[in-house]
Amino acid sequence: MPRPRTHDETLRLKLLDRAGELISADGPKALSLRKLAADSGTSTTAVYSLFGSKPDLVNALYVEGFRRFGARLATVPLTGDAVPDLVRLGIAYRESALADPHLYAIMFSRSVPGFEPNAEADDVAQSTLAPLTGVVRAAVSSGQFQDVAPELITVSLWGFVHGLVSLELSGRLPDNFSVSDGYEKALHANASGWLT
Amino acid sequence: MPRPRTHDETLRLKLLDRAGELISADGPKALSLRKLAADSGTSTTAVYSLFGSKPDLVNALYVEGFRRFGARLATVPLTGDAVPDLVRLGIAYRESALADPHLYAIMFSRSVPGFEPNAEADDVAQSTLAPLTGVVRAAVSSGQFQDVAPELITVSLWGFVHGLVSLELSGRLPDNFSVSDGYEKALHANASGWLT
DNA sequence: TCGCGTTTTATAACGTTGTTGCGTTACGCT
DNA sequence: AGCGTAACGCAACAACGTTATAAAACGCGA
Repeated sequence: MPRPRTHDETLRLKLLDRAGELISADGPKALSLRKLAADSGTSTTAVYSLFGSKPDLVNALYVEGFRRFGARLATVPLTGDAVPDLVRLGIAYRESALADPHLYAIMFSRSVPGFEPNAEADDVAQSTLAPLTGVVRAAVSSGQFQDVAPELITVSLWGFVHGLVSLELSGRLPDNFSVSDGYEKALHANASGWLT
Repeated sequence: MPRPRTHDETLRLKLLDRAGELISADGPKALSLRKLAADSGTSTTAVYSLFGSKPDLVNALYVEGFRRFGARLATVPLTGDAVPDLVRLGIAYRESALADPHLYAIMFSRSVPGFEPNAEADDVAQSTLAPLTGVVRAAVSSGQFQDVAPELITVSLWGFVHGLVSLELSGRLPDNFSVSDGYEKALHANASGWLT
C-alpha cells in the first residue's frame, strides 16, 4: 500500500557518482547536499535515507576509492624478485593516487570535516595492501630481506610512497622538483635498505 | 582623531593562541569565528581586521606550526655521520608532529576547508627542512651517499617520515602495530639505502 | 469506483557557519 | 564643547547540514 520508492540502489549509485564528480571538479569543499540533490534530480532527503548523513556518504566514497586502488594494485605482475616488484607496486600506487587526487585526499587527508572512516571501511583499507604485504612476507622468509617483522617493512614502504605522493599532491615539494624523475630510483633505494 | 584601536598585536596573538587551543581540543571542525571571538572577549570583526578571513587566520597557524617545527629540528645535535644524524632528525620530526597533531594536520592535511597556504607560508615550510638538506648535501659531497641529486634524497627521506607520521596520526595503521618500536630501525634502513 | 491506511518523498523550518554592511562609539583637533 | 574620523560591535545575508512536517502515491477493502 505504500508509495513506490525512488530512493533505490540506482539512485544510490548516481549520487555516489555525482558526488565524486563534484569533488573532483571543485574539491571537497564544493560537495554540498543541496547541490548534489539538485544535480541528481532529487531532494536532500535521499542522502539521508540512502546513506544516513553526509559523513556516511563520504564514507561510501572512501570505500570506493580503496576498492579502485586495490583493483589497480592487484593487476601489477610480480616476479618474485622483491626489490623490482616493490618498485612496480610503488609506481602503480602513485599512478592510482594521481588518477583521482581528490579521492586520495578523502582516503588519507581528512578533507571532509566530520568524516571518520568506520570499522568496515578500515578493513577495506587494510586489504588494499595485500599485494605489498605478500611480497614483503615472501622476501623475508626467503632471506632476501632482513629478518625483522614483515609488518615493519610493509608499513615503512607504504609510509614512504604515501608520504611522497601526499607531499606531491599537496604541492608542498620544492617548485623545481619533479617527482617522476627520481621516483623509481628513490623506490629502489628505499626497498634496498631492507636487503640482507 | 580616531577611536583607539583594540584590534592590536596583543589581540592577534591571543586569537592565534585561542584558535590553536580550540583546534587542539576538539579538532579543526570546532574552530568557529563566533566561538573564537566570544572566548577572546571580542567580536568576529577582529578576525577580519587582523587576518582578513578565516583561511588567513589558519594560514597564520600554519606558519606558526612550521616555526615551532623548525625550531625543534634546529636543536638536534649533528655529528657529521649522516645515517645516525638523519635518524635523530627523523625522531625529532615525529616528536614534533605528535606534540601537536592538530597543528600538523593543518600543515599537511588540509583539515580546514578553503585554506591554501600562500607563497610566504610555503617559504617558511621549505626553510624548516634546512637541517635535513644540510646533512644530505654534506653526505653526498663527502661521498658517504650516492652521487645523485641531493634534493631527491632529501625529499625521499622527508616523504618517508611524513608518510609514517601521517599514517600514524590518521589511525590508518594496523591496530597491533606500534610505530615507536620499529621507527628507528626503519629510519636506519631508509637512510642506509642511499649509502655508497 | 471510491476512500482509507501506510509508506515514501519533497518542502520548509531550525540552528550554525563565514562574511559584509551599517550604525554606534570613542577619541583628537579646532 | 563639538565636530570629524577612524574603528568597532551588532545584525543581516546567504549557504550549509540536519530534522520535523505535511503532501503524495500506491494497494486494498468496501
